[in-house]
Amino acid sequence: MSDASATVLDVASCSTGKRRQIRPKAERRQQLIDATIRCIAQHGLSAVTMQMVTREAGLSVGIANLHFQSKENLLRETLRYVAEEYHNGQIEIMEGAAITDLGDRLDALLDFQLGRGVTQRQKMSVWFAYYGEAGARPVYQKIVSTVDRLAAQKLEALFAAIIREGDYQEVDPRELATGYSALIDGLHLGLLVTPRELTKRRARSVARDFLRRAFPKHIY
Amino acid sequence: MSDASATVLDVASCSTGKRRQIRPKAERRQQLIDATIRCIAQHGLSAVTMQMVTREAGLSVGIANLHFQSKENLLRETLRYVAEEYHNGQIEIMEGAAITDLGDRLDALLDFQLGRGVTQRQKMSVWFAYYGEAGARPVYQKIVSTVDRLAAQKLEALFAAIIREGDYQEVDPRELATGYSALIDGLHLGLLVTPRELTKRRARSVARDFLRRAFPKHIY
DNA sequence: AGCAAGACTGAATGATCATTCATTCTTGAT
DNA sequence: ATCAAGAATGAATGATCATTCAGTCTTGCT
Repeated sequence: MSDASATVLDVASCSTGKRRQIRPKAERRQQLIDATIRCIAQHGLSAVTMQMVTREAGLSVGIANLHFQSKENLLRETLRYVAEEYHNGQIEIMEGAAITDLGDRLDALLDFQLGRGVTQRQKMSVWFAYYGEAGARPVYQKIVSTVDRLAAQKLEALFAAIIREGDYQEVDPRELATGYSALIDGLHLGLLVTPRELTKRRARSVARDFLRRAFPKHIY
Repeated sequence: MSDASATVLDVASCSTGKRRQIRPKAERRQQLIDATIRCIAQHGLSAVTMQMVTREAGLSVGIANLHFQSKENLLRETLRYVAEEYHNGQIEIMEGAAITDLGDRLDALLDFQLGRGVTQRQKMSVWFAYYGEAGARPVYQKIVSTVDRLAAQKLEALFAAIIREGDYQEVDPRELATGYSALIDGLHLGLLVTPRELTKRRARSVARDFLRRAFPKHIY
């Protein structure tokens, strides 16, 4: 840690030649949130400091409190950002008019959930770092569950439509949606904690198996 | 925080009347690990302090370093304890000679995984607190994956035996075991983060559905 | 060009924390 | 009863951290 702090400001100042930059509020906020994500992924939520985040962003220590008032608030907004990014992505796929075939829609959803964007270690680390604290912090629980609820409803609706279309017997859309969501969460966890034993390819295959057993006429 | 520290030593000293207790090493270690679990569950891993843990255990600050050398080490041993407790429980069920029917064995496993002992908020909180840090801490990854591997193998073997017995076609035991484990992890997560939307009863039902779809002759 | 608004900086502050260790206390052997 | 071994204590230490704020710099307006 200490040896790295000697060559600090190079990233941000090299290109601009050390000149102080003034940027719009929204841009600075996003810059700090991005830096926070990288710091959490690399060092873990419990090791993140304000000095670390602002250095990562190439800014001074004071700026974080200027834009976020407190560390607490920066962390909260970072969680909100990651949670919304993930859930907006899902909802876009489930609501989007571009895909009409229900099987294709399911495929697209799975691709998104276990594809490049989401399963980047960075995002997963942040995701589970907050889950880990959620048991003790109602604020985090609320952010996640608020954002989660809509996605869960959309998924249930999609499953219900598929069940109707395929005339599948004895399949409860709500129950199945809960199971599928839990499966995806569990696979993300496996990818994060035991990457040696679970590859991305295998995770996709496992999730696809789950869907195929439920909706054999729609998958494959 | 500051107002609580005024009335501190009452819990430990009331019963014994303030007398200093000398106890065997193993007992003190366990006492501290138990206190650590409670502290993580209540305050979150990132908020746990040595003062907090030793106060919760009704002991002085110095004692933690006497028995564990460092906070780092105490946290590591706490994770090891929780991980081993969970996985030993699973393995006992999968290896135990008490149950001969494979369907019953599967039932017992599910009961253990989503039953009282494991899904206590305390244990789940600790579990995911460490998962959250695992992305940044290879030590935690190693502890979990070492302990996990054996349980995964046993589960795969159990599934393989069931597939043989039921003559199920087109079911890969390894793939299914990965899926089932991920599903259970995901359900634990749901129970922790969104307890309002996922009850223990529903979690069991979802897991049972998964198994029934794969092994219809063995479940129900 | 000159100026006001406010974005940005980073040394300074005070609080909190892990760790240490001189001291006190308990136990069991003699 | 006495004592040595070592378990337990908690005030003290030094390090680290979030937050502050007096001062600097940039920008856009006049």
